[in-house]
Amino acid sequence: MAAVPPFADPSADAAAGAAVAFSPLYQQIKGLILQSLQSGEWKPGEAIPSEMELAARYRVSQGTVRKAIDELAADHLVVRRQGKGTFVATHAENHVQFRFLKLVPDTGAPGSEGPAQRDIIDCRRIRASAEIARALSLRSGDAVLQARRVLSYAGVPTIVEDLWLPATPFKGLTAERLSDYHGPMYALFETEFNVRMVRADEKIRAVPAADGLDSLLQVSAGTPLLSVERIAYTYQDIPMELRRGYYRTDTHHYHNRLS
Amino acid sequence: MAAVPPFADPSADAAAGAAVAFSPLYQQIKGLILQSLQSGEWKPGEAIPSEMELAARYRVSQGTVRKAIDELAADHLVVRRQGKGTFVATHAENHVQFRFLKLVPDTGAPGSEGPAQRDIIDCRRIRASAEIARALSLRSGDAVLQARRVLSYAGVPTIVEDLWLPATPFKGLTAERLSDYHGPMYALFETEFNVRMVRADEKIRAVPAADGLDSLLQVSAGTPLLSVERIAYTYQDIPMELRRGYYRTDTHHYHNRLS
DNA sequence: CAGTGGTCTAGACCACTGG
DNA sequence: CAGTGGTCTAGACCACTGC
Repeated sequence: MAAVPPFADPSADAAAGAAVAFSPLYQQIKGLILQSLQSGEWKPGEAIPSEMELAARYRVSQGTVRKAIDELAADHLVVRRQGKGTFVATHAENHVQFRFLKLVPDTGAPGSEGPAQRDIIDCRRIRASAEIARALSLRSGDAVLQARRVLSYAGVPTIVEDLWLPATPFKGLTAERLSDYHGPMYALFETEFNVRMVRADEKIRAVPAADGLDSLLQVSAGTPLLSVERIAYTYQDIPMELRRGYYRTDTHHYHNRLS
Repeated sequence: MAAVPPFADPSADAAAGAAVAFSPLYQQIKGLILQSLQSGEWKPGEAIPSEMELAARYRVSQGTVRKAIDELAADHLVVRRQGKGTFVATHAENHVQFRFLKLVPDTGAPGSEGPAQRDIIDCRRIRASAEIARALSLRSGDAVLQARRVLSYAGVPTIVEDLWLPATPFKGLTAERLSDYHGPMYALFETEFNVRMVRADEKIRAVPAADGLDSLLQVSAGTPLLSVERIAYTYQDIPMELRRGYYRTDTHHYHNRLS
């Protein structure tokens, strides 16, 4: 790998007098490491090369690599462990799950009820509606996988989730695969389909229980439920999942920290 | 200010064989800067001394001060502006408000509807119930200020908020002061009472509109509303506000980013 | 132009992990 | 013990702001 000049290529400057985008070296190194992460050169859970090795590879100082990795760690794309190395982040870790599941019991710590019981109700291949296509950056009519599942805590059905995935990257996903896998769904996506969810946006509303939701969640029709619509993104802000969750909030609540 | 040794005082080690807590120099510097922020040596909106000045004051290198300030900036306690200096963060800035108000219109950018209309319904001094006392780390019966307000967007009442504040630090707060002030409430707290909110925890539930909420929000009784219970903290994780909000989510939603 | 924060480097040393 | 990440320093230079 050749050395990267600390300044962006001025030839990219189109209009006369336009400001040349200044890109620090460590940002460029971050981009290069990001590429290797996306390409799968290093897989989730594995160690990436040491700071010294990367510094040699990119012909920069260790401090510059360090700052690049600092940012990747802040983005949760990578995890540092002193004395051991730097590892590609994975959803197959207990504490990571609660970054994406914010419903916690009113009493007791998150996850204190033990693992949820997961029941896959349905999983089928359909054609994307205009709305779903828009959310997933597809075209109407493109094939998508649709699934529904129920999460129960201590035997009480608490969450119903419908989710839609683009069919191409998730080719081969079935209700059986989902049911047989014990662990976070996003961990399965990593190992089986090489899709790593990096961030997500959620829109939260209060809605009355309708349709079949009341019976699935064992509440009376019209009971207020938390509606949580999520779009999850993989690298480069590519949307890879649309999820609509309905949460009972009589014994649980959605916890959020503002800072 | 004397130089701080890079290691914690071993005499603090009580039990034989107990691990001595290791505290990096930059963390200690961060703590010292934090003290100055709390004490009001530098006020919200003002510049703190330059990195070089702080390095001289604490007898450490600029790089160490830099790392300390980096963390303070990441915590949003301080804002860096290249070429100008480092400034104490304040809630009297537009983009900061949306860190603490996550209800956004379904269409259009956050705040695109213009500023909300704020109506103070009530503000009185009461004695803390056991529940409120617990949330604010007070004792039952301690004096607290209770207020209720309605926020309307485009003339539509959308949020009802009840809030409780410890009476001592907020001595002198009245409905008039709240009504007359145009700007974020937390900005008023900063300038008038020297209380700066640093972070908050929110518990979100779906509840039916009850009591007087239905009429205040102009919805029919039983309509699902988002219940948002917030405890806001000032420096050192001291709780300074309990707030219960009820949000209409027919044209707005609570937005959250998971990363 | 001086002063600020931002980047990059090189080197020394410390803390932690595992063989 | 060697190898990893973590801290600290000193110095050079760059980018941005305002006078």
